[in-house]
Amino acid sequence: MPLPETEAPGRLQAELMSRGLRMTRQRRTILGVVETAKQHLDAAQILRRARKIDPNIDRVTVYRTLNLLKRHGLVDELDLMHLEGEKHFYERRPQRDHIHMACLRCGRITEFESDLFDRLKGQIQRDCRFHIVVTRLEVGGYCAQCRTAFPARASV
Amino acid sequence: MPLPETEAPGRLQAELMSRGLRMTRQRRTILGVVETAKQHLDAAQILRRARKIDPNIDRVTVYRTLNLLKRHGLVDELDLMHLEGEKHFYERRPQRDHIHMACLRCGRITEFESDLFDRLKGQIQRDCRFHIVVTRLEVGGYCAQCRTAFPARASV
DNA sequence: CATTACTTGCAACCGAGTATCAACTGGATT
DNA sequence: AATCCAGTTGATACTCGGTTGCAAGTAATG
Repeated sequence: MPLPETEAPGRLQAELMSRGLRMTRQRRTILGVVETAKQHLDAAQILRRARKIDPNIDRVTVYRTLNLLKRHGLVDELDLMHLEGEKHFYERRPQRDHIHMACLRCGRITEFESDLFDRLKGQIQRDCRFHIVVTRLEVGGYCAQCRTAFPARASV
Repeated sequence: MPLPETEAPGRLQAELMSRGLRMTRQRRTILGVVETAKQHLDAAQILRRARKIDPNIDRVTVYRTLNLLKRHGLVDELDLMHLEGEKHFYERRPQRDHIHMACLRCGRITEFESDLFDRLKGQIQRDCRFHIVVTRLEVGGYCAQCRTAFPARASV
């Protein structure tokens, strides 16, 4: 199996261990799943993938591990505009925050980095004297493909 | 009872009726609650307030009416960083989008309008050819008061 | 005021996430 | 390598926000 092109596997594991956290078989499995995911996964999907590796893993353990990662700022939790129910999605926190755009028609999620976004965060910290820990910018609307395919829809 | 200073009451009602929607006693009550709210309310709070006016209103009707308002773009749904569970909060959609900042210590919600935010949305529409319908920018961190009161906390 | 499509209230349901607690185990200590 | 124990796990039951199905009720139209 080819390694993910973005980063060496085991970074999340290394990060947690460097913080003195116990590395169990289950955690290693779940971290591996999160680390190698190519799309945004919800807790149920993470559980399913983890069980392919370790069939006895419980969903409670998945939730607990995700909370652990959240508390340590190693994953970001996304709503993706609640396009399909109330579930949450997870992704490894990137170096640079990005925006998630969710198409209300086709459901496609697009990511976008922007200098303006970085500057906006700077402005918030400065003008509001607010120390930012985490941000979540989600946009709902119609993507380029759906706008051309269904032009009427784009103006709704 | 003094009228809310921000806007004439009944605007939501008028908006819905102009779209040909049936105006029931229950809807009028719920719209009134949403319209005159000074803070962000969740569905349960809206139900409680609506029941003070019409004690037989059912929570299902509240959820249905909120969905109606959402579909018509008349209210925005907020997570407020899930500081206290998974509930959603609602506010009348303002003319100009704003940012919600949630303090992870004291729970205070602060709103912030920004020219940079408006420009960022313009950039998204232009560069991504994405037609924006709704945006949600939420920021978690530590507010000015908590930073001065608990300086150690601000660097966590 | 008769009609009818839309809306409501009730009850049952659903699914994501959490609490509890006995059994288990990573990893530090010897 | 055997011991120890605080931290972790899995099973179960639970909470809670929100939805569905359906019979009864009602707003708006003529």
